[in-house]
Amino acid sequence: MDGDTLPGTQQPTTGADRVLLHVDMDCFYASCERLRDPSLRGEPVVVGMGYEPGETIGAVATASYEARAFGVNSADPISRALDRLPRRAEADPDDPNAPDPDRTAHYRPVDLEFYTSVAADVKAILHDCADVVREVSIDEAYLDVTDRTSWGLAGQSGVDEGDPNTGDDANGGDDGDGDVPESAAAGPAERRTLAEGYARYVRDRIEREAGVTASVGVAPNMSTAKIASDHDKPEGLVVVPPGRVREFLAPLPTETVHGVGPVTARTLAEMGIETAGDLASADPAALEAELGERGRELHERAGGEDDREVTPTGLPKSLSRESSLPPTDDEETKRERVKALAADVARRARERECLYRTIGVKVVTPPYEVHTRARSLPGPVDDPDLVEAVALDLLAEFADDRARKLGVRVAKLDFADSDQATLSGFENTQAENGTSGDRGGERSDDHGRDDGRNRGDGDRTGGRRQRTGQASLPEFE
DNA sequence: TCTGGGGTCCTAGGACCC
DNA sequence: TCTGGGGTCCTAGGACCC
Repeated sequence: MDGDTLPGTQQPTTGADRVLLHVDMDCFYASCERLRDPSLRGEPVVVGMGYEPGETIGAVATASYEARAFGVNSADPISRALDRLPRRAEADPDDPNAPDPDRTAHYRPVDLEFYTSVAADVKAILHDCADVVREVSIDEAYLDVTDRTSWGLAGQSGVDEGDPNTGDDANGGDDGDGDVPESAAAGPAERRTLAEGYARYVRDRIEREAGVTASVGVAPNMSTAKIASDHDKPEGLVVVPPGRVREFLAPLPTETVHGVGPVTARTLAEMGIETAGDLASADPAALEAELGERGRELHERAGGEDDREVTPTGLPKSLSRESSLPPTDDEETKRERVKALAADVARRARERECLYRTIGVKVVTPPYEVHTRARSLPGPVDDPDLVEAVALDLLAEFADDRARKLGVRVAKLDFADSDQATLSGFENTQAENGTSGDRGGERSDDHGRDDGRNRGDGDRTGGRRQRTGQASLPEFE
């Protein structure tokens, strides 16, 4: 349904006429590999994480649509992907036992650095196209473009764009400098919205300037825009005007609603709720009884109600590293792995000039039981040795357990003006809070109350949180 | 489906305080 | 000695997302 604008009536309610875009890159990692190596175009491409060329371990991070046609999907083990789609390199026309080249794929390991550089090009375009951009992940973002376009119908003011009959307009309006695309073929008064034209402009700019394709959803709220972008991949453009939201959502399965995963979908199914429409018309109290507060939220989302504002991406809340290993109960092996992970997390935290107050480990035991342990410190620190020491200490509880995966995490991050001066022990460290060795007696707490509920923009409140420098923590050293 | 790595948010219970 | 209610912080686990 490319470009399928459902003409709707404007709603007077404030906020209901917002124009939000959700931009979702199409099999992004695979697209990046093709950008770098054009010979991969049109070929099945599988990008594996934890995968080394020639090996069979790891998981599928992204499969191109050609590979998906063979049943290879995200998160599949590489070994299974190889069963369905052997490596192209193994195709040998002279060997009758070799795989048919038409049933093979190109495998590549994840190269995050390269993908990040491509993503930076895309993000630059997005920021040029919108005042507020929330980057959700490397390949996904929300844009609030209410100030740049509207739900008004195109054509009435002579502003139109694209050929109504071909979803992918050939002309592309390559003047590239206006906010609103130029009229190309001002056809009959098609009932297209200006918002659609603007979304098309954003989508086409990404393809033209960054060399990778995206799907775009347009709607008056975030959750609907998100669903819309996924509705017609790849290279989709799905527009859901105000007033058409409920009817658009109604037939979709509950799992298309953001926040409904396999577990919740099953719970809902047991209640006889199969579609977003069912969910929207279900009794909110019953949903809350079954799912808690989330139940009400999902009910609203499914009904197309979502008044969340698009806010800029905030700072991270935690940093972690984890890695799988052949299941082992050898203590030294586990300790060595944890040390390496700890060093890596600490290094990343330092790179980002961020202090942390909680250090934790994760231990996954076969078959797949996840255990976490964490310890909070009296004050924020940047101390790799301490990360290692605490992580090893927390790991000790699992000394006798087999582990198939180990992780290290730091949280309660503190980016506050990171005056690294205090890290070198300058100034106000000990002296005034002479009780530095006393665990409970920390901080007279004149701040610490601020991290409350102002999500989204609350970080950075005030450059004046006086830091006491790193607390000294005798009990951990 | 036997499971990679990086995240977010929520819940529930316990400790502790007033 | 038993008993309230309200609040915060902490930890562990779970569901979910990309």
